[in-house]
Amino acid sequence: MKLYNTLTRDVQDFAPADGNTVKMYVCGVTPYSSTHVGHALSYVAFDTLRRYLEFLGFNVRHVQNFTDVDDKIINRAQEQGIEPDVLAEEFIDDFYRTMDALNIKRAHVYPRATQEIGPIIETIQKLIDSGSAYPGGGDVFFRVTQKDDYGKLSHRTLDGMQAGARIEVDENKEHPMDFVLWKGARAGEPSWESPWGPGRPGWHIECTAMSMTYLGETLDIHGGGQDLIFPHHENEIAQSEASTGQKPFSRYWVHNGLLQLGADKMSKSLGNLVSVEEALDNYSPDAIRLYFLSSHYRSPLSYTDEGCDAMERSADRLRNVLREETHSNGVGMDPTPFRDQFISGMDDDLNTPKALAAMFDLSREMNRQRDDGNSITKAQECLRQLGSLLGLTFKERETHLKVDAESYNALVSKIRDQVSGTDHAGLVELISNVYTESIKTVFAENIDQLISIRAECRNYKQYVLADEIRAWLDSQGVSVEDSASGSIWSYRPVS
RNA sequence: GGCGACGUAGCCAAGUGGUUAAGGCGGAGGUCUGCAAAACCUCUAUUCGGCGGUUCGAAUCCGCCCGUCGCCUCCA
Repeated sequence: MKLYNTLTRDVQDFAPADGNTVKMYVCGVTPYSSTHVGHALSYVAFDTLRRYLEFLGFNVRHVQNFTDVDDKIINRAQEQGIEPDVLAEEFIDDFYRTMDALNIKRAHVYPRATQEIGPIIETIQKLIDSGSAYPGGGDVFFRVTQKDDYGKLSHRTLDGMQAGARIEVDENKEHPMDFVLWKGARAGEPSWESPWGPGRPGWHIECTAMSMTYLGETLDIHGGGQDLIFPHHENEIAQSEASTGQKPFSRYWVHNGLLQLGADKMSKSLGNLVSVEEALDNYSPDAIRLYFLSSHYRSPLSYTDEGCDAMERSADRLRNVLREETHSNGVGMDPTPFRDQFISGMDDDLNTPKALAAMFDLSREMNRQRDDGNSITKAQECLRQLGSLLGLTFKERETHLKVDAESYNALVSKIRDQVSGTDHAGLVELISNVYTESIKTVFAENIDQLISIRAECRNYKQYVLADEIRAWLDSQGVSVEDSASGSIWSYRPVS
């Protein structure tokens, strides 16, 4: 497949260094707040990349870190009066729950900065020994001038960056762009012993130490959001290649475009975040994934409720074509041309909009073939497989019925009044089976019962009553679809 | 100020030199249905922000202009 490489700024044929195993390191989160939809976009993108590489036959080794010690965590923990590690643990749990809910495959290893202090210190020592880093005032800094290609990922030069730089002046730094590898301990902060005194790792260094520990000195793919290109990934390259002697730290750099909320970027400092939990309250995981995959992973995308609504409906379109079995023994439809289209899209730098178009084309053809009496069983299998490459489950939406019991009771009495005294024996019998007292909660069984009553109404051509039942169900968020084989209902939350 | 991305139908979004400009949502009409829904069919951009240029040929390449956004500071 072809993949865009931020380092070279072009699309290249992808192949792992050793022929089969793909070493993929994806930058994880700093766990100090709820997982938001921007995170979800990024990890859906890399999950999709991983699934596709596995489909191509590669053995993907996926490592993703937690930077579980950092100013933000420490500050937030202090505000809440709890220990930083307790806070981090809480949001790491939140992260796992969220990823699972979105059907994002778990990485093989999730190293945490605080559990890798040894390798971090070793890496820093190596950098000091080779002249790439120097201690100063309890901290240790990376010497950017030592790396003549510093800036190659973000395509900047030291001079260009200093022009508009908003960097704090630090007396201990030799060069304003030098960055901290080890932060000397301050009172009340977590710290570890080191050759330079007690302290904690700086940002960047944990990724170098952890990726090398779990994947070796050269990665095939290093991924993250575009906001990490500078300074995070630039600095990772600098320190990693300085420590290994210029071996390429990562052969491909893959970055996803950022999710925006309305007109603005969604970011922690702006505070305009939508948590994944909120999104999942209103939309199915499939709809959220489809929304992210409907635009190319490198393009920015605006998160809107309207967009999610539209994607929920398109998810329904896919679910519908998988819902019914084929009842015919006509010729089986061959899904191969659509599958080929899908794959050619995915091969082209993960062009998921193109792949999705192939899925929708396939669905339309399946519906046509089924209408013509042909079997679509094989095509349904194909659609499920293509969907699974995108992490789609095609599961029906969760049905947390929130039906008003009072209104239900009123409807039942009304039906009873209208039916009693008629000679529609079947109907009279059905309604007599309905619990006569008022109920407090409406369950799926109650809905099933109403559906049966409505079916009987239709048998007796009592369409007014049948339509009244359907209208009431609709008002409660329950959609009814009649077909030759009976009626099915589904719940869609009413807003 | 430096670096970069983008501007395609009512909305979202592929396409980046050459047959009728994908797909989704929405809308209009039709088929099916007791009526709906779902599904299917037809229609919904003679044109790709604007103006020039290169070319036999441009949404696609070049220049300028207008507009939107990102990074340069914590961020997926």
